[in-house]
Amino acid sequence: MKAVQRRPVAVSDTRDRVLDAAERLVQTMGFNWFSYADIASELAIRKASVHHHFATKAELGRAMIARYSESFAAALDAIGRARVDAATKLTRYAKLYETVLRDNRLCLCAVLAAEYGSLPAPMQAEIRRFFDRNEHWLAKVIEEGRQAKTITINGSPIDVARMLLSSLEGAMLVARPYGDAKRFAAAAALVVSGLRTVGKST
Amino acid sequence: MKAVQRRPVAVSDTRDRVLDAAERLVQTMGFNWFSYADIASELAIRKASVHHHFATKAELGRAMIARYSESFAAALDAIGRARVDAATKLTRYAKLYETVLRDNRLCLCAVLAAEYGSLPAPMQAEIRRFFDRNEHWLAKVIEEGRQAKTITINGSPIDVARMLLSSLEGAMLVARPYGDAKRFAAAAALVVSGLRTVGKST
DNA sequence: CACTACCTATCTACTAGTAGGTAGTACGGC
DNA sequence: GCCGTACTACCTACTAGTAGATAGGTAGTG
Repeated sequence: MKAVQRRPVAVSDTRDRVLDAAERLVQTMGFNWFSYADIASELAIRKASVHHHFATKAELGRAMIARYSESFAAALDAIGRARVDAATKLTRYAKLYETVLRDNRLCLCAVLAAEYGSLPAPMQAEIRRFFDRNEHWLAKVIEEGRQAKTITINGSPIDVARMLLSSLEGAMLVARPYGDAKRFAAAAALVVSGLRTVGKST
Repeated sequence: MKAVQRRPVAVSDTRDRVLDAAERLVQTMGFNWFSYADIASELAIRKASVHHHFATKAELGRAMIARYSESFAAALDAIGRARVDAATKLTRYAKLYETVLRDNRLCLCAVLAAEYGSLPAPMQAEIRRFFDRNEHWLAKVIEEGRQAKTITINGSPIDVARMLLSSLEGAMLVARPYGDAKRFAAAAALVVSGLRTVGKST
């Protein structure tokens, strides 16, 4: 897949730690709030070292979303392969969000969608890609549940997928100011339970 | 209501125009992106004149949310007094959001909830107040519909109100990167139609 | 005279980004 | 085994520009 040009002279985990710090800062404060100095001081390195790994803030932002999107896709893949019914998969999907919120963070792409107009085009494209992948995965699970008759929908799978994704993103957004993950859990349960075929509902 | 202390020596609409500009900038770019210079240049005045009306950015932010919250409450009051059934009131409520989105803006408090951790305490308090008022109004309308049997809910009115509010906020958030108000309308219709008593659904 | 509205000029702190340097390491040639 | 080359990682020191905020002034008005 990727040709090794020369060889890796040294392996540093600093690059990943920069992305970790940036991710946490965006999820809690927003992309336009933090600076290279914040990341540098958190990692006890110099600003120039952060620039060594990510020349510009735009490139740091793009790489951060790409990594987040990949790791999220891996989690979706794991849920997708589990031998449980579609409604349970959706509940586990919601649980993925709840875990993030419990750390007082929001979905990375929810924060970035709020600041969307201020972001460089490459970051905007990565954000749409994240939402597209989630909608596609959700639509597949919903269609699977519709065929197994464990899920009853009132519209096309893609429309229901979009409704579900945006409802969960919104539930995180509104729950955080109250520092109360139960708020999210209650809203998520209401939305997911609305899809369960009557007679099988919790 | 408000005691006139001395008298208004001169009446300027600059203060309101500053709030208009700030509101638009937050809704499209976020609170941490814009500066006093952006507002000054947009109004063709000087930065110091903006500081004359709002000494600090924190105070500007607080006043901006308070005004937004008041004008939103007035709109809710108008919908609440209309002689239409509860489900129609909820549809009109969703329409309120759709109008904002069509201008490529987000709900002011949705953007600020995304940047929540970076905001001064007085702004944080105003944001929670906005959500509280919306939830309270929605719960009242939902309870009204439940009693008239035009709405069927699967939980307490306040939980359904929270679900509805956060679903609509999320639907705006996710729709904007696609510049497509139809995405919002479809998600909103799905959520609202899920509350209509079966047999009366659209 | 007190007040509002707005101005010029300036401050300090911080922003993203750059120039150019040092230390350490993997590898090919000898 | 040792040495030069190329590379990564990180550093100090700096730039130009912008952030929010302040001091102190002018013009107009009741």
